[in-house]
Amino acid sequence: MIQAQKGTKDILPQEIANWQKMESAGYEIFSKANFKEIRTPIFEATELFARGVGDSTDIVNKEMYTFEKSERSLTLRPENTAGVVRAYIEHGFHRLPQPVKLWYKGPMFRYERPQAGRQRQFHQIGVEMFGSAEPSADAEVINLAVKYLNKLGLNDLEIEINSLGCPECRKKYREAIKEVLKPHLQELCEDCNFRYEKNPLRILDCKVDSCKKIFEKEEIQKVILGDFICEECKEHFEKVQEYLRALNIPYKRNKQLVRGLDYYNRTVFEIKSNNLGSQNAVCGGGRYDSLVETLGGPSTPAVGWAMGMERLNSLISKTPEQKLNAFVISEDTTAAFKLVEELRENGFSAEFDYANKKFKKQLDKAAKTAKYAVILMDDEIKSNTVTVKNLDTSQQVNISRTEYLNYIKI
RNA sequence: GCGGGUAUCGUCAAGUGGUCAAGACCUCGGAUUGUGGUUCCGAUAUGCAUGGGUUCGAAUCCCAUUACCCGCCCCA
Repeated sequence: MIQAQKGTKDILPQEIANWQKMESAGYEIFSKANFKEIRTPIFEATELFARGVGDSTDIVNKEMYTFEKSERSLTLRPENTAGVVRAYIEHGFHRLPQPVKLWYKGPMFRYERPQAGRQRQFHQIGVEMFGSAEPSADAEVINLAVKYLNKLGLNDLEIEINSLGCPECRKKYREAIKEVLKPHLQELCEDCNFRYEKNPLRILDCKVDSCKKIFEKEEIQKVILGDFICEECKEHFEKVQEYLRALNIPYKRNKQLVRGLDYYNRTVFEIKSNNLGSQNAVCGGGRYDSLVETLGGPSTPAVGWAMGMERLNSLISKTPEQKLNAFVISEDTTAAFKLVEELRENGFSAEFDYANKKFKKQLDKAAKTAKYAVILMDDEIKSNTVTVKNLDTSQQVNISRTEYLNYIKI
């Protein structure tokens, strides 16, 4: 038997309602804020992700689905910010009135060991806002994330934010960290030594106990907790927080939050839930003011986030399956077919028994699947009527073919 | 890449070396030729992830493989 591949899943009819809910809630919330949906291809040039996501990241280094076709190196998208930025540049969106506000949803691919809340093909929904460097833009996208989650009935979430500063002040921070960690290099794990050269900030994210212990040292804590960011960045960050407070969005400052993608600067944030197991982040994002330029476009500030829809799905309550409005019971297949069509054309969902089974079987099926049974047997056909039976109350009425539709209520 | 766990019908499962592999749900058929969802009867794994081995005898013991789940790493 051929099975679905490791880390992939079928989304079955009985669980599709939640997915439709996640999609329509996104459409509703983002449209109100004038964010437009964009759909970009599922594969892109490998180089887009190498340059966009960053070659110090695990995503690019070991998790990409890359293949060759006609001497081109292509990669299944591991995330969608790079793709959206590519589209923004390619279609000259920088000449549109700014800011340009976009949202997307769709499958992403990362070659990792699957576990709870993590698959190889998974889905993200996200927003990207281009062309505004204002702190109100940061607050707007965080606000949208919160409103979106609220719309799905999620209210008790932990929002963590931090500022990584701009390239200039981050440089200073990076140097300070390298300086203070230098004496401990030997004690740090292999990954940390790799990060030390490539991306020192990520060292603080290390989960290895022996590394964590080193970070607790006083002189290192002083660097971590010290205000390394410049006045401008600090002011930006203050403003973001001011707006969040004004919107009554509760948040926590987490100075060790750095995020795993290279393109972030200034504001970064994550939204977590305790009900997710060890993969507890449902949303992650931040500002990426240099990415558009890195990928060959004009210098354009931007900010955005992405949510993992599988994780989201495990947090929202199951939506019960909808019953059909009507089930037509008849021994005359042609007559049943025509009546079903009449019902459907008048806005009802309707079905009949294709196999023309016995009356009893048909009623049985009707009771299981529909709210009303519409009976059209010989007697009804002769008198040009139908019998409409409410399957919840068992009440039924024989009524003319011109009026029966009024008796069926959705 | 590293570590732990699990594999018996569509689903949930019982079974721990000795005739036919429990049971429940679902599905299908019948009791009931025009009145259901609660009743009763019946059907449904020559098969226990796959391949070897031990044994008179294996779903049960051993070995290998595969798949899935969980954790680390990383991320949404």
